[in-house]
Amino acid sequence: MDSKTLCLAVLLKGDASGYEIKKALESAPLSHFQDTSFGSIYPALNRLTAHGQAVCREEAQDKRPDKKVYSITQDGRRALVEALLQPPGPDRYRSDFLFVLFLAELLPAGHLAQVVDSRIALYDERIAHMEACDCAQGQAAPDYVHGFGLAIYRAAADYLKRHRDEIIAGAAQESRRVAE
Amino acid sequence: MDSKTLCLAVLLKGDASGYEIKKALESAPLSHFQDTSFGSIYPALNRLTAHGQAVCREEAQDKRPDKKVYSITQDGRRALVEALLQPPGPDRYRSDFLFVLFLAELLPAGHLAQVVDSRIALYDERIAHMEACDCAQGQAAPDYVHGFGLAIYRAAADYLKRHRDEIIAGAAQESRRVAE
DNA sequence: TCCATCATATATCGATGCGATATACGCATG
DNA sequence: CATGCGTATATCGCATCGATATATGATGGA
Repeated sequence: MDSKTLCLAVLLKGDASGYEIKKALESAPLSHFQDTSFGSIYPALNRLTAHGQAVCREEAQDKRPDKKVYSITQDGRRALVEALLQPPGPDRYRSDFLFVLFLAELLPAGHLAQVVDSRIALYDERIAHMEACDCAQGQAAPDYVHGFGLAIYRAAADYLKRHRDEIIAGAAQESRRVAE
Repeated sequence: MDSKTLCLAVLLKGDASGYEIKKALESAPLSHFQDTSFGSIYPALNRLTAHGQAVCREEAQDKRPDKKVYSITQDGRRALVEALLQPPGPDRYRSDFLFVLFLAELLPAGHLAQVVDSRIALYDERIAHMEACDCAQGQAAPDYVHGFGLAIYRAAADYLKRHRDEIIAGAAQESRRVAE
């Protein structure tokens, strides 16, 4: 989803500065499926302001840079709903890890095992974090986003664990074949 | 993974033009986890050529634009392996669908049901396509990438199907609450 | 105590990437 | 006989990513 819409979604829940929007996007269950950087947020807020979809007021702070606090406008609410009504494009799963796995035969012996094991650890860590996170407040929509994320990570971790040994053995065999 | 590395990976399996590289990236099991456009591939090939990681020869064709066929060089092979040895960053799952689900309460009644059902259909279609695809030639690395993708899509479809009714009922209830 | 690092807060820069578009021709389908 | 699709190249504008600059207070370890 584009940065403007992401910002509007955060502002809908309450006024916020660019910095606070970034934090909000990092903490929500949504953080696993959407992401932005300051390099996207600040220009997006400017565009939003220019188009009347948000307004900005500056709050002076003691010994800190001024805080620019943004609020969503009625026009912004309209734009957000309009964006939500567009048929969402397909999910996109980007994985450099799987690219490495795909070309495993090019790697020195042992390297793949280390990469696979690190990845399993990474998935497990993510899962533990999500299970610990106390996001289930009822039957609201955010809980399902959270549940979806958990289901995906568990499937990924499970698949890798079930095939770990074969993958590593297969790559070792393949490396020998290529070397000949 | 950056476009240059993606191009090198394709060129490793054989010489190819920009157009053929695009097709190769679309057809491999990898296509679900990596993706590029012409707007990335052609500049990447130019950079590759400039840095001596690929060479280009022009092939005249009858009644067609000339074909620029690229080959990987020894330097290119080195660069590819070097890229593969970098610790891969975390997977990134981008989903506009989950963003819509997250903000379900803003949608008109009935819209969410339609979006969820479309998404289930989309996942099922992808799964059917991947199951039909005759990618399993043995125990090679690409098979595991294929298997990983299938596992993820199955988990996604399964989660959505199991929670479909709750999600839709919950959103309807939430909409009423917000409307009050 | 001092130095490093982190958290708060804004913002920009260059490189990269995405999606649409332009050009050009043959072939098939309706 | 026209419309669109497949082959083939390439570029344009805009969005985005990751790093960096600037400034200050708080925290914490050597």
